[in-house]
Amino acid sequence: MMDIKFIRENKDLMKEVAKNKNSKVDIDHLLEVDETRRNLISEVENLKAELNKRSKTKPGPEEIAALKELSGKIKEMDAKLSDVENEYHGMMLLVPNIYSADTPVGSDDAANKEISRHGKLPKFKFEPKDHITLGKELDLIDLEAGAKTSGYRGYYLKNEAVLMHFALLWLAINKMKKYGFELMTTPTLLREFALVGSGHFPEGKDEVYQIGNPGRLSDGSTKEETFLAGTSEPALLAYFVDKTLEEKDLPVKVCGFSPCYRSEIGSYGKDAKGLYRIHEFMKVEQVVLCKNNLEESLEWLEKMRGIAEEMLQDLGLPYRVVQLSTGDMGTGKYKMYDIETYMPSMASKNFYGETHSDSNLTDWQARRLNIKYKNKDGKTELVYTLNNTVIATPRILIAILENYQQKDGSVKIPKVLQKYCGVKVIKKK
RNA sequence: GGAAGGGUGGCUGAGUGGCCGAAAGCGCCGCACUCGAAAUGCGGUAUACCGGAAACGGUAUCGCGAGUUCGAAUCUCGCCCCUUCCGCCA
Repeated sequence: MMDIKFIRENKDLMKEVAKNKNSKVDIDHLLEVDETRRNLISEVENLKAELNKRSKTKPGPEEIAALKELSGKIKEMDAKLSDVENEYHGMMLLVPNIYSADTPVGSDDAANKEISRHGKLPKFKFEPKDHITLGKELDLIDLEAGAKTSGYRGYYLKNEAVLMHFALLWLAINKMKKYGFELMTTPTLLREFALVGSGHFPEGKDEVYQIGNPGRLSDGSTKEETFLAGTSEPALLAYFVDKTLEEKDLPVKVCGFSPCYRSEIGSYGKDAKGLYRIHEFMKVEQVVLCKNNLEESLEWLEKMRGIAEEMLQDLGLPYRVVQLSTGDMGTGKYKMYDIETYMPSMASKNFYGETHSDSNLTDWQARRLNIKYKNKDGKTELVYTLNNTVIATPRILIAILENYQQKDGSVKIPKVLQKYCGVKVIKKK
């Protein structure tokens, strides 16, 4: 969420930001609603002040009649104000964050800017296979059985794929511990506020599975609905909701480990085959809360990117770093990188597939979640929040299988994973 | 799943319709006393929003939301959460 004062004072900028971020929000209209809202607040509060004053002590019968009328008027105006507030808050949730000066402006991923490439691409002296074929031949992935049991985009991992799946998570968790992050497993079932707070709602609501019974139960009661998290980021942030931290405790560095669920509604037919786009996976995620300081937050964006890059370097996987454009980066983001890992089968995507996503949200999430800290002068400020993937699996297995395949149809296991797996090469059974 | 009890400021805890944004104690901050400290005494100690240059004024907040009432921490309803007992269970 943006500061309404900032929006008022930077109307033209915000209109440009909204346009470049493909936002539907109408800044002019928002400011009109804001003005109506403030006028109504003044009026209602004046009436309430009068009512409070006259109700301090027991009024007589004729005074009660007068106050009844006043009270009725307040109720009427409160209802009107409540409508206006709802519209206002609904719009405020949609107002995008401003973006950094070096963010490429554009309406889609074609405008994204490649920052760098790393690692040597494998040179195959044979016709390389894709991960689906390798997975089948080496009895590592069963997509048919997955679809049969779970539906479209279901999968089973088997044998060494399972070992690598968990080895990757272990590697990631140990690395984050080494970097001083506090480790957490996070809830996967989330209340709505956590997803509104992270910015996944309201815009991304279709992407999230809803659980529970939001309708009426047989006994007439209702039950609060919950949602299946698509990442541990919302839960990691919600851990700090309504907290006021001390400046000395910043930065807060937390690392979440959780299953992730994504409905992928709206992407039918996209990346339809294999493990690239699936409904459930595992992820280790890094989140940092730092001071209300742009330079510092940008440094953290780079540091977190460095950790993710180190994961890929450890794994010996070639990758590239892309800076996302205004139209592709998401409403709340100030600056964002994707790391894309080389996957020979991803010819349609220039052979690179997104495996990590590194974002600086400045205070946009903190304002939604009311996460603050007391600075040295005793003043409370909103924290800045950042997040990045450490590892998401099994998607990364695509890169491993495809990059590490051998002429004889076997697949080598990356050296760093071998000690976790207890196996060096995956051969045909 | 059944039964009962509860949720009040940083903490403990009083308050069952107006004098309550809320007693008292603890903690914290300032001052006094002291060579200094402890003890003691005095004073201060929530957040958000609206208005204001500011001083300050107003409104809201006693788990959350709705309702009754001229007036709600207090009464009613829904939701959330916690505790205890029973049942079931990885």
